[in-house]
Amino acid sequence: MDDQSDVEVLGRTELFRGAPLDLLAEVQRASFRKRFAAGEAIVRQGDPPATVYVVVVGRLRVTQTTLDGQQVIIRYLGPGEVVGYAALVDGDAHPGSVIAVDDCHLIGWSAAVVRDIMSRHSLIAINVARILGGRYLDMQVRLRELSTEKVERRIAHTILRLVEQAGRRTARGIEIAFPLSRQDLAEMSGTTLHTVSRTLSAWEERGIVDCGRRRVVVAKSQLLESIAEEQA
Amino acid sequence: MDDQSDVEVLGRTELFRGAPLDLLAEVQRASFRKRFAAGEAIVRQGDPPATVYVVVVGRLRVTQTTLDGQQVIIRYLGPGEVVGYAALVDGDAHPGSVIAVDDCHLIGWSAAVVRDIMSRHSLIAINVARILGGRYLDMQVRLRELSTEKVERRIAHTILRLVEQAGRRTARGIEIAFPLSRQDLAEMSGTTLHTVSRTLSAWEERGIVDCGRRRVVVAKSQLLESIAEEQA
DNA sequence: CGGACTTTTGAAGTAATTCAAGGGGAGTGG
DNA sequence: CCACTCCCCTTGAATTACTTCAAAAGTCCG
Repeated sequence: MDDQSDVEVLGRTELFRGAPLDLLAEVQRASFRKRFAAGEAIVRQGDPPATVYVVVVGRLRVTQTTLDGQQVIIRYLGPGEVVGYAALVDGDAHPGSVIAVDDCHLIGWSAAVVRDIMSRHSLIAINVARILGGRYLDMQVRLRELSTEKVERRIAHTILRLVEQAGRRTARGIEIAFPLSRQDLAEMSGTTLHTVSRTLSAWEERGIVDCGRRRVVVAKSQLLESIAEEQA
Repeated sequence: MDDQSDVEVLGRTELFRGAPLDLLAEVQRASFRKRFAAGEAIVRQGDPPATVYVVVVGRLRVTQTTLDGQQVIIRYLGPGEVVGYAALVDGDAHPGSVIAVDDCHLIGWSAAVVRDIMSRHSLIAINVARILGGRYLDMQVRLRELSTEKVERRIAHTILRLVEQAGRRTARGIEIAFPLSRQDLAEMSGTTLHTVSRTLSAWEERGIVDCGRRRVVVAKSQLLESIAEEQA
């Protein structure tokens, strides 16, 4: 809750990593805290980008919706990550929506403030470049998967990525640490919830995963990896 | 050929746009020119990124290849655009390969030089952020198309994007100004060359396009747009 | 003119979607 | 505490869009 701990938190975010203490303190003074309940929208697709956030606690889902209402999940965001990148590169509208999956705790700034800091401190601008380079790279990988792989492999890759990002050791295996429906998995893998459901059922029979309502636990990650890599 | 004209060219690239003349001159002094013939590789997937280029003349194709040899086209690059972004954000390997489609003329720097310039001039670092933000955004759109649209629409979108990027007015319509095979279109649209061929044949019958060996001319772009947008 | 790509087109096959219906958990309110 | 309702998930059957297989016809270049 106190300002000092915020400075520490900021120093560990992808946006302010490596910044000297006085800069972190300045950044902290210009910031505000904000909480969002599960299901609340932080950013709405098409809105002008006025605010930038970093995630302190919680998990967010970034989606893009088509004119006819179909959704695609662009990515999930967790602690330390930036929300609302469009404001950092003077985009004129948010390309997607951001929804809280959990109850979330964010730290925010007006876009102008962060842009001013970027132009006065190349380190921060470089951090932004690194962040966006990383996201671009992730998308290249997903695009390649979507273009070349059959659904089962794509679902496997999707789950392995989520495990990497938000896996939590439990007795039964590695659990994805936030609620995740079949529909969500479908929107990440480029398929339908029906196909995801069938695939998970088949895996469950082989003991590879252990699923429930909006819950996925990976019991045999090696087997899942081999599905993700298998040719054909 | 002379240094002065290079400075002007550099000032119009996405990387150095907005830089003051003295910086452009410094950048120019640290640069080297390089030509590549059509088909030559500028960057090979997996190589450590040691050099950054900007395109002066020509067109390049960025691809990613899977272990089993399937290719995906990530994007095309043209005049003013950056080649080898991984070197700008200290990636440890090029995520894709870059091949000259035309005969190309590039200006290059060692990665260390450009990174030094980025850290001394936040403007350049911000330009890099903007570039990568733009590419990230493009990928979001393509990912959404690939996940939600049927092939015909995807091919239409692909061609419209290419027209936007490299369209040239001709008597018969707008021509895509570089050689583009059915296979290339397939690798951009996430389908097979057979499906692309059939689709183009059908469009040719309706007078929408006029294609040849590695050549695509869009005669009725409005009709193509309506195909790209049609629901179903 | 030969030979290597590129493209076309038909036919068969299939992976995944769509359609359809029912079952089960979690939370709410009586 | 039980019943009700809303989601979310499952599973079968029918359909289809697209791929794969196969072969032949163009087209460009040396």
